[in-house]
Amino acid sequence: MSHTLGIRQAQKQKTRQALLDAALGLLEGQSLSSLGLREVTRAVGVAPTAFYRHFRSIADLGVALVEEALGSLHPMIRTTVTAADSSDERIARAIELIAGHVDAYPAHVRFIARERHGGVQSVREAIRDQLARFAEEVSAELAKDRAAEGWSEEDLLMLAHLYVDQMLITASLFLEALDGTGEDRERIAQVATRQMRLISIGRQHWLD
Amino acid sequence: MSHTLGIRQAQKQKTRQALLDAALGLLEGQSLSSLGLREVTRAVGVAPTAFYRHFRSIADLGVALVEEALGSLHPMIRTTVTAADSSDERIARAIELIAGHVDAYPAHVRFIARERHGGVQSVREAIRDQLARFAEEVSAELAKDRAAEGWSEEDLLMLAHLYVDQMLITASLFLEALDGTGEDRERIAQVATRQMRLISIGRQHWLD
DNA sequence: TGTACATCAGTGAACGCGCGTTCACTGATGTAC
DNA sequence: TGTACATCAGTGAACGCGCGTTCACTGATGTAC
Repeated sequence: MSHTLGIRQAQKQKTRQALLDAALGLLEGQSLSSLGLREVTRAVGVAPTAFYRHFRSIADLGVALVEEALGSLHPMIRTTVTAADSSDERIARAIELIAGHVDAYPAHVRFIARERHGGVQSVREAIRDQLARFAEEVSAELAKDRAAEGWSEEDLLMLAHLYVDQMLITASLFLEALDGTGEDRERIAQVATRQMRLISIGRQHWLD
Repeated sequence: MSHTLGIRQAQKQKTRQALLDAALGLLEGQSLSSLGLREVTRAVGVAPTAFYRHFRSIADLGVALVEEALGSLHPMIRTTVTAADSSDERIARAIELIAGHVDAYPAHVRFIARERHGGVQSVREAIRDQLARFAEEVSAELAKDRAAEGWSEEDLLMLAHLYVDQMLITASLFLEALDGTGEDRERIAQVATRQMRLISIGRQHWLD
């Protein structure tokens, strides 16, 4: 038989998730360091004191949100990199993947872009650690490709970071398009595609 | 004779600058959307109400800080790009320029990195506009180089944005090194140099 | 199955505090004659 | 140069408000027998 959570545990999880969801929603319009505990509980419809049953502070909730948000970015980044090796069609598909992810999880993407350099140290560190892990995975993925023959591990990691950063930049540009500020999707996709292509060309001639 | 400000105007400018300086200092440890007006005036030693003689709101002060901070970044970016065309030595010099700028103006760099995707819309827009202007200037600079022969204006602008973004990423990594979090300077410089080199190689083979 | 006790997620009142903003003011600086 | 009035950067008291945190509590759920 499957392990079922008790009623109490299940309800607790539900409230915890409601707090995370409410916070993520509120963070569309402000940054974590100005988000109030009472604001979050008010949005959920519980007493302010209930917050402490789940998190020690807003910073603590922020770290939990990093896990959630980067959990959703994880498959996107992996798929994108696998898709983005060289040919123009594959690059175009990778860019489309990013655009699709931004459409599906705009709040998560915004949260990561905003708090990556935001005012809460523990959250910055959580994001940096997760992105470093991503870069390592991407670099392992790149190593499988025959195009990686002759590349040092160090250079693969350097390239992986370049890809990860480029994806985040592109994602946050798509986000601005979604908001109505910034350029339109077409234009962003076009520029991002060419930048990826240039990086791809650099990659192909790295060992010349 | 030179135009001298009246005593009253001069004193007003001094207070205004003190407010900007105090705010920039306080923003080392938090983000703009959580910075308080009273916090800033307290740090300067004036009454809270004096703030309104200079700015309508904290967001307004933030926009003024963007002008100041990017005024200082301006020469750095221009010099870096001019220096970063192709040879390894020139790239290394460009990276050193960035590191030096971060040492000289850490608070300005942090402010731009933090608020570029921060919680205050008018400030985000001010930064985006300024960076777009930079990218245009950089692209004009690139166009002068003989390596730009055959390049469309669009592709030059695409490359310029790639450079500008790459510089900001590198600058914010150097900042983390300065803080003691993140990697050390040597390591950051090494990776950034190779990424620049890869981009440079992509640039050289763009028209193949 | 039923009972008696333990656990603990969520409550609601209370606290002291700092916030942004208003307002009428003061007194040094500027200006007109 | 001196006088009379205007300007306006900075003051200080007052306001209502929402904040984070504490505390003793309630009552549904869990557990032992």
